[in-house]
Amino acid sequence: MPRIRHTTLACSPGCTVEATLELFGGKWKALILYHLFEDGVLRFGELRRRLPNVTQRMLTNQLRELEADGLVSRTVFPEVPPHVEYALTDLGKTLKPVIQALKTWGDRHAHSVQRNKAAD
Amino acid sequence: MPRIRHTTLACSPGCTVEATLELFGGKWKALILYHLFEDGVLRFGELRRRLPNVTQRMLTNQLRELEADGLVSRTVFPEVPPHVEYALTDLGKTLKPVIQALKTWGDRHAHSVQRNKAAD
DNA sequence: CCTTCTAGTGTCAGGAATGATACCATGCCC
DNA sequence: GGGCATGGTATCATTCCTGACACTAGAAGG
Repeated sequence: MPRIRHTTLACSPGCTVEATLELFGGKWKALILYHLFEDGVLRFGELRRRLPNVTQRMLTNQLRELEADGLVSRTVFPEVPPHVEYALTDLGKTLKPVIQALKTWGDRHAHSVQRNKAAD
Repeated sequence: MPRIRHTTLACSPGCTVEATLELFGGKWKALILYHLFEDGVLRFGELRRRLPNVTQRMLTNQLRELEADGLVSRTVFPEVPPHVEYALTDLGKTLKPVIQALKTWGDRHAHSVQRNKAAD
């Protein structure tokens, strides 16, 4: 997913669909957002534990992109060892119904897709 | 987006979110689905005209994947010149609220993201 | 002095995703 | 015979994504 593609919105009428998708179409972004919806505030290490298989570098990357898009806030506590907290911004919170729609659909229809794949 | 990643659903609780996203996270899939929701049935060439910048190869690829996932049906009319129609399957139609949620969010919040990007 | 903890960063490499281009069949029209 | 139309394929090149791995700071604990 994800991948950053168009930079302009001046294309076809459904373009905002793509634009929205680019915000959390990255490999782990939807999952990051999902966990932030669930838990509210999470430290870097906590996120990492919730996303098995994600590398440190990828998690950092994705979080930075989410931050750049204004969906997630990053709060650094000047302590040692480091302490950084991630949370949804107000804008990020507005994505809740979208993520929820994705999850609802997945919970209800994932099995249908599994079946289709198996038919190959 | 598009990229196929996990094959198993036996991961974190929010995994169905990712699974759903993989279905239409491909570069043009959401847009394809969007236009099929709008217009019902579309021929290959009509789709191509609605998606400026998409190459023939990409469009074919994405359509084949959507078909393999059971979201889109492909009907070939044995004529010359060729005539192929694409439409949503019943499963594909159930994605409507999801795509709608993406579009609604985009229409409402795209400008906020534009502003954030500009701040770079 | 050595290790541990957290939250990173830098570099490199492999592979997948995407794009450009050229090509195909075939029936119709001139 | 030549060109057009439609819905593709095949091949190649490139760009982008992602992962593996190593490395850092700085305080605390032994």
